[in-house]
Amino acid sequence: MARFDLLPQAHSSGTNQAARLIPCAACNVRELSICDALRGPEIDRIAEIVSRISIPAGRTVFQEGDEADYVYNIISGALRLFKLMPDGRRQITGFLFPSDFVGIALKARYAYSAESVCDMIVCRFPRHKLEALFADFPALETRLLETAGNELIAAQDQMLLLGRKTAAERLASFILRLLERASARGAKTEAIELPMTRTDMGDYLGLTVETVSRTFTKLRQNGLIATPNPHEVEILDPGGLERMAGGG
Amino acid sequence: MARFDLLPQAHSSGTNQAARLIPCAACNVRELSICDALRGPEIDRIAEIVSRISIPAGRTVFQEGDEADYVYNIISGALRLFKLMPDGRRQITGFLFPSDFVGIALKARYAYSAESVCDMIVCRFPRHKLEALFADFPALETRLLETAGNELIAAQDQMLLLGRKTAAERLASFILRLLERASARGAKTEAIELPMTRTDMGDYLGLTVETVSRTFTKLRQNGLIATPNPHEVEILDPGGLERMAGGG
DNA sequence: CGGTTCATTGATTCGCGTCAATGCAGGTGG
DNA sequence: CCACCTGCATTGACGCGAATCAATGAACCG
Repeated sequence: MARFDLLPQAHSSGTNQAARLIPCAACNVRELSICDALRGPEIDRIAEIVSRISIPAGRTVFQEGDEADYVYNIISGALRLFKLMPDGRRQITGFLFPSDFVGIALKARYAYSAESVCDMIVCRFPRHKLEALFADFPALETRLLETAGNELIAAQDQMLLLGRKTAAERLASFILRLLERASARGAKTEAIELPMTRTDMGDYLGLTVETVSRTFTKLRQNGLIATPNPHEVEILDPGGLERMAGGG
Repeated sequence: MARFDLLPQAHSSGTNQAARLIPCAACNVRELSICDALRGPEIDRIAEIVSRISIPAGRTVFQEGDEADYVYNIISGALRLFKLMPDGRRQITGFLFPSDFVGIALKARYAYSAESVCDMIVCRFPRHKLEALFADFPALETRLLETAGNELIAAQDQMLLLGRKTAAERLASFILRLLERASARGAKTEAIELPMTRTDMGDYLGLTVETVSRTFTKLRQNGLIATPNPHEVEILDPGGLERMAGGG
């Protein structure tokens, strides 16, 4: 299992230059991210400790049990967080998209692994340096607590999904949730992008690839969605999809 | 669905007197709870805003969607948090025991309902007054963030359980988790108490009552546990139980 | 162009859910 | 004290939804 490495030096210094050229002040996800807790010149204190890093698709960013030296903010692309059982069963605990923050659980070690779903750009913060900013900027900690609360609520929704929903309800809920998040980020919402594979979706929804695939077919046959290609869904009938998602 | 009401006035004022007679300084779960973030005289600031309340078994403490005016600390007894689907399917998202804090997700409305599993005593804080203490005692907010992180990690473990584990693995994991928590609270660990019903366990583990009952029988037959009565488990073979829980 | 990964579909299996019956403990009222 | 009820736990018989096993085809790629 290849660990995540910085890009080759030439490329890496390229992205570091990019970071200087496009500082936090011009960040396209700032007002959605935790950095929004900082105002005006305060943002420079964040800028001092951050590295903007490109990560190609399919890379391990960190693994469960690693020293949690860094936390991340997603700028573009998507990340999957997951836990593995010794026999290889995998549960994806979340997909992260631009403006999402990785590492709320500020423990000594990561409680899950993280891999890039596609090419992506992240902001990386040394954890202890970010924590050191809490003293000067309590709003940052408040913001993090707020984010943690949102994550907990999402986690509870996911427990309901995994514990009590049928395959069709799970997939419908998943699509609607992605739709919400896409619209919160200001992305287009007629069609939404699914950067992850069917296997990823299955491991997120507690299903197998085959069941995910069959359920896509079912939703398509019911006229709720269209899938022009495997990584794109069009929402044809939002109301019907809501009904299919089962409420709760 | 009867809402939680304070106890009848006579009784209620009795418990308020009790709160004054047994102030926070003598609280038996303080060093385990969020209140541990406050030292010496600071604890009085908490004591000013807290009410200690008795709640009989089976009461609704709050419901999903209610205004989240209060947060709680469990002193004794047990609480179940859950979400309902319109057709009545229920997912219990957590059981809370002494020293646990309810309401980390400090949103305007509760994201889940809460009912007492058995008779219990809680400390109740007006949410906005607790938040007001953050400014004077940033350690309190840090402590809450830490607690939220722990909850998030627990939530991810539960997702793995619900998404990928078999019935036997779920029940074994559940028993071991209760054992850990009991020992963290300093409770006895040869036998652990199960204040909730089989139905509650099923709704927590994503199973039916019948499957929970059959799985208890199976663990008993394998010599891993004994159940002198339905609300008590003895751990006969912790190693075997760990193996049965499937790692991860 | 063979090799790999991914998505889809079909046939079959199986773990858990559903339905049903029994027994026990606790509470209530006659 | 006993008859009755209710809630909970357990067990058995059966069915179903999703997993497993297997095959095919498309896209991509060194």
